Amino acid sequence: MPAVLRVALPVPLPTLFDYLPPAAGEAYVGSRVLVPFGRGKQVGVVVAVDAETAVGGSRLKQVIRLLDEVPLLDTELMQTLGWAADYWLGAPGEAYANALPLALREAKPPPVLGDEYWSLSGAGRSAHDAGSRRGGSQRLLALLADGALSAQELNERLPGWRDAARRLASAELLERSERPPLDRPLPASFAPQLSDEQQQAVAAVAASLGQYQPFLLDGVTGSGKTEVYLALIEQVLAQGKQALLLVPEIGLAPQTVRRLRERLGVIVEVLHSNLSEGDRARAWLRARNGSARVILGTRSAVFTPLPQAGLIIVDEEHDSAYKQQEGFRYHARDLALLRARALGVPVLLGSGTPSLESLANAEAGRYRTLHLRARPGAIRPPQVQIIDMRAQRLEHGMSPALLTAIAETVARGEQALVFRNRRGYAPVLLCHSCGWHAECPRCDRPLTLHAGRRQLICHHCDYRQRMPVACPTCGAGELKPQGQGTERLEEALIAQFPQVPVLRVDRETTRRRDAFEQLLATLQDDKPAILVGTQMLAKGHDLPNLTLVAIVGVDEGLHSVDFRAGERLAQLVVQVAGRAGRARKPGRVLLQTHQPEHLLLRTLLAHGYAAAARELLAERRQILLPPYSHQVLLRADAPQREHVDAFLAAAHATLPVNDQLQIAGPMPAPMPLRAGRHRGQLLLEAASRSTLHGMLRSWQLALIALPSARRVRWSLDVDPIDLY
DNA sequence: AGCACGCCGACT
DNA sequence: GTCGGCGTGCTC
Repeated sequence: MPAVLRVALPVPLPTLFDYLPPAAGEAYVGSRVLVPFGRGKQVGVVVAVDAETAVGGSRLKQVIRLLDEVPLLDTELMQTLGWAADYWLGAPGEAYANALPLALREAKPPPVLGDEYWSLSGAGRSAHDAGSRRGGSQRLLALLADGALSAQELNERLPGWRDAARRLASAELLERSERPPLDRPLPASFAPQLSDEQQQAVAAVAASLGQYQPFLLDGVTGSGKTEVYLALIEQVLAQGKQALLLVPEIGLAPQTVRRLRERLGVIVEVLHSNLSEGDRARAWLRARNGSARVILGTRSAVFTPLPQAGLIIVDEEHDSAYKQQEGFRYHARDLALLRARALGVPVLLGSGTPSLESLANAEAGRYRTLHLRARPGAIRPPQVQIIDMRAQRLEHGMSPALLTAIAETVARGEQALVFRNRRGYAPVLLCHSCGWHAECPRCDRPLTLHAGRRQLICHHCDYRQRMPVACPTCGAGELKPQGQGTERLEEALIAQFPQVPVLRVDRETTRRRDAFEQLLATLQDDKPAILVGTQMLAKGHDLPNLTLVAIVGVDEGLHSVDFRAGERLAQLVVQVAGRAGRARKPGRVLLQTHQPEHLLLRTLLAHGYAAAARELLAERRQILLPPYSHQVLLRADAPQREHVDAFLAAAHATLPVNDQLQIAGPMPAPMPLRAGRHRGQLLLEAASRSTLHGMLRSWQLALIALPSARRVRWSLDVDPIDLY
């Protein structure tokens, strides 16, 4: 048997591939190689050298070329990726593909690490002086008129500048250049005085620097978590180490980057999926060579190399955006813990509404909990009050008490937020005369009426049709919208408060890149206004003049089939409520419901999130649901139901007999039909993780070999976070 | 996944 | 007579 290199290739196959070593150079674990694969070429990562191969000698091919003389991926990252691929049942090659920016998965020399600068050309200066351009181009010319700026600075000062830059560069008005990265420190601003609780939290984590220790930083919105992060990152930087800060979505990033940079006086590398591939690769490589000290990023940034790691922070750790929902289904929070352990650094999970998983870990003593209860600057926590909707005369879904509260708020010159987690005008369009309602032909679910666009839209598959004028079944012109979406609430509020600006914030109104930012900027003024919107309003963004939050109809979340619905509802209510009274004015929260006696709502409002979470956890423990059991979900879908059923039945039959293993199904998915595909699933549960994991790889291989698997689309999800 | 091979239906 | 549908098999 010849000694071979074992290589991970970016294909969704459960195997690694063996190659003969290249003619020149020595490959190491973590080096990239260019190899022949099928009839083409692929870039792969060496996972083992001097491996013994079981592949017949004549089938072995030779590595075409070695791409890295020094391994691109260090030992820690290689081990973590291997472990992660194994745990989440990913194809090994896909785990590596997720970790590397696209530009580093090509057989090209890596991008130059200099900073990208843009400046005006002679013609550009004339164009600026003449004022011949408009819009983004004009703003970009104006910004550069005072001298060259780096791409990073432009990202912060003119979001979406690249389109304008491309246009102006092709007209030779702009010039692009590379300069070596800035090494001198930027001016740093002074840290504010920390509260006692903040100081204690900082001291506790600081005492663990240099060793693995998970912390759960439990602090409500506005309690000052960010200042704790900043103080800790400051200490990490002072030790010459790197800090990685994960955030759930990049919408929050521009202001966070600015805040970090201003406070810490260092360049903050940003890593997220909206970045150009060149920028992504540059940021990744700077982290790799240690020149990036602070790295801020979303889910995939958890794969950033950290040769001088000092601290990992996961902000809003409960957020489901940390779980990748297709392909390699990893969880960035769990991976952050794993990396912190391998790197020997503390990991800080921050949230005002921690996940039940993290609370259970804290309870079991695996994490240390740090509390931030006070809201510095705020007078007192917002008052929460339930409005019983039963037997009320409703004005488009809003009770008189709620409308009165809004009227009082705007009369004081303050702002109100009306939260409704449903886009569109109405979730159902019903014929009053025959009972027909508009339904998606591909999902069997009601279509949502979007009155402004005169369309019926399926929120599950984006099927659209024109709004009918008469009932297609009985011909009557009696079509009545049932229920309220944000669009309808907006209309009702405009009618009710014609003198106050009403701003709707949802996917529809914030489609444009910077629309949301602009909208929020108008609210910084101390003028009265009413905001109507969905989830998007639940996060980030200080609105100092917002003093009333009205939550309209979250009842859907109270009787969902998903056992996590209660947890999600509690998190959402608390996060939305946290928007009120963030500055010096006291806030008020109204929760309108048909079920004022519901235990979860009552506990949540009377005793807060921690108490509600304790009750939810007790329930989970009693009926042995996660985190007190472990789940793996096999999902399948196909255009024909029989194919799904046949595959799941065969998959079930392939399972080993094991009385430690509970099997639910095969059963239809909560949405049995979606976008024209029939969906089913099989759920595996076990009290012990090792019981479950012991059989998963071999089961996966058995599934791949099933003939019925070829007629469906299927996936295995380890620790699924929703049962959809 | 991507890509070939291979065997049956409606068209220039 | 051919173009092309997607079932099947393979990638070191």
